[in-house]
Amino acid sequence: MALDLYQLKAFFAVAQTLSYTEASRRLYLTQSAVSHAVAKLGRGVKDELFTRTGNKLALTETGAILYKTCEAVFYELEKAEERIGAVKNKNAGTIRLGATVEFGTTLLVKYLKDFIKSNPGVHVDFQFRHELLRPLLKDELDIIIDCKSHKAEGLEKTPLFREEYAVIASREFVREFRIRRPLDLGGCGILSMDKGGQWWGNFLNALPQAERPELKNITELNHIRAIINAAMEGLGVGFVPRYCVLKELKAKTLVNVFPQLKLLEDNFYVYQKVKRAGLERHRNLVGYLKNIKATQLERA
Amino acid sequence: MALDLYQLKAFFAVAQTLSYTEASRRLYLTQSAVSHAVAKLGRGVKDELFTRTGNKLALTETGAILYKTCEAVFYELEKAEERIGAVKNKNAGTIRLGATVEFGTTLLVKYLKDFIKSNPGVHVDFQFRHELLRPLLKDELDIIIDCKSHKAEGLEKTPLFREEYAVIASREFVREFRIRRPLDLGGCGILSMDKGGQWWGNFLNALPQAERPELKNITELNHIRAIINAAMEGLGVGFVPRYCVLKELKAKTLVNVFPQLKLLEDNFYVYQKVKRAGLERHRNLVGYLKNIKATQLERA
DNA sequence: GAATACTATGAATTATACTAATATGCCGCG
DNA sequence: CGCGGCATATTAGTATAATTCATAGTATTC
Repeated sequence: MALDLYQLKAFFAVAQTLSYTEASRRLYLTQSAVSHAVAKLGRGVKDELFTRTGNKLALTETGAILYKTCEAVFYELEKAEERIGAVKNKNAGTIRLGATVEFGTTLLVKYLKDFIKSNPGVHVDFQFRHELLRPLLKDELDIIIDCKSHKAEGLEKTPLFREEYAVIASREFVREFRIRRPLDLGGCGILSMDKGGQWWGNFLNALPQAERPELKNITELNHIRAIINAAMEGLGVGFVPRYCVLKELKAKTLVNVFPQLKLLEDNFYVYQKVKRAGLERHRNLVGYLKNIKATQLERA
Repeated sequence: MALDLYQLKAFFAVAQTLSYTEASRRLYLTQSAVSHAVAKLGRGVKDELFTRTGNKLALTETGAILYKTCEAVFYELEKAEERIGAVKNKNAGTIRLGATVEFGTTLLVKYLKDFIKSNPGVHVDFQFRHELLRPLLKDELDIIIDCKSHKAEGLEKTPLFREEYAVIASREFVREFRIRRPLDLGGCGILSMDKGGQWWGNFLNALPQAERPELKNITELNHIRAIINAAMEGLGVGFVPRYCVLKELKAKTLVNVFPQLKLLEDNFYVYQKVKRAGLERHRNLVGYLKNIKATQLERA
């Protein structure tokens, strides 16, 4: 039978992407090469590896066995490369780190400076997107930082810190509209990610029924940064994660409208595949991330 | 870095045998090919894999890391091949089974007939030698059956059954020399594996001090079968594992000289490497062997 | 039904694994 | 010391396999 590593690599990429073309891109090969390799592997085990219904690929039973084997084998090889690299203090591997756009672009890159400095062998690539779970499951990302609570087979979930939300506006705006209590929001401009009210719902639910304002004049902006900038321009009040506006609050270009109010708190989590959690660079990074405290974030 | 399977195979064989020439034999390649492969692997990881003091090879730190990786990777690949073979009910792998010469040639081959029949995909190769542990550790054997109690790192030890010893001789011999009690052995021919008395020591130690004969006329034969045949020819009394002479005792060509005596009992054990114990064919075979009972052996 | 996207196949090309022949180095032996 | 025997490294040539290019086949979409 004599399983071949090149063929398994090709097969694995196809199995992950369920596409020969996509797999070939990932492997920096031609589609033809991938097709040849998988075909040869199939001849080797004397069985089909994929079934196709229409043009959708799916693994056969034999294919599923090989998939699990690939996971294990490539994991072992990666661990070896990592350890060998560590011995020589370089080339200890790459981490493709995913995070939400806002958190990633503002705080994460700054906060990780120390980690990157103290792990010179480890290379970190960043991908800031809104969809993180699927790329992780498809092995396009190694580790993701997300504030959504996912549950998926074979996923390791490590809680990080709580994110607090804040109602923000420019000082002038607060003065002009005399905003003192939540109920005052009924009469002024509201900046929101959505028109429906889901976004501010999190804020409203934290209030007693009697104190909930009816939000009328809602402006939709599909990006947190846009909301912040709009708020600074005096276009309305926004409801955003506090870590996004730490600088602005400090510089007084924005104010925390209800500083005394205990608002919604969401948790940030780190996710990675259990089957790859043993990699040293993964353990190191997650360990480092776990030490992030809200206070440290504010200093950043 | 890109670890290559061909290179790892070559490296692994060299690491196991600590010899390029021996490794090349095992891989059915030329010594040159193995040298090339290992050299290339070394270039790949940018480090030496072996140190040589005089002409003795030893693993470097990096080599040791790769060795462990090889164990894991090839184990995974073997499991995959086994499972894929099992799906199609054939080619489920090979077991190189080692056992002591006497036990192997007489009982084991017969007893395993059923196992081989009911596991048509599994191919069993036999190696009957006196030295079993070292070949197992060097991966020249997969499973061994031995009556010695070994202790080695990473070895799984499964007790099988107890072997009983018996003092045997031809009926005519017993009559001629009037052998009734152990003390009577002082005056007749003794067949032994060694001249020193180690062999019969096991028998003597089972007796009270006063009943121990002084063995004088010892004939050395370096093979159990030779002792049995000599005993049948009336050349003396032998001291052999009972399972070796079950047929002869039944056919009355030999008699159990002291049937009432409780003699030394040794245990038979199955050994295999822990790191390979997860193979299905291994589990199946060991499970089968564990069901061997002394009574079944006698029927055989 | 034409256009598009994806996959399979065959021949040509390129890369590389393997061998044969040979050189080098290490050990033991007189 | 010098020699033969043994094990490993090196070099150059060959054989094998991997990759590509060009192309044909097969769904899917509009």
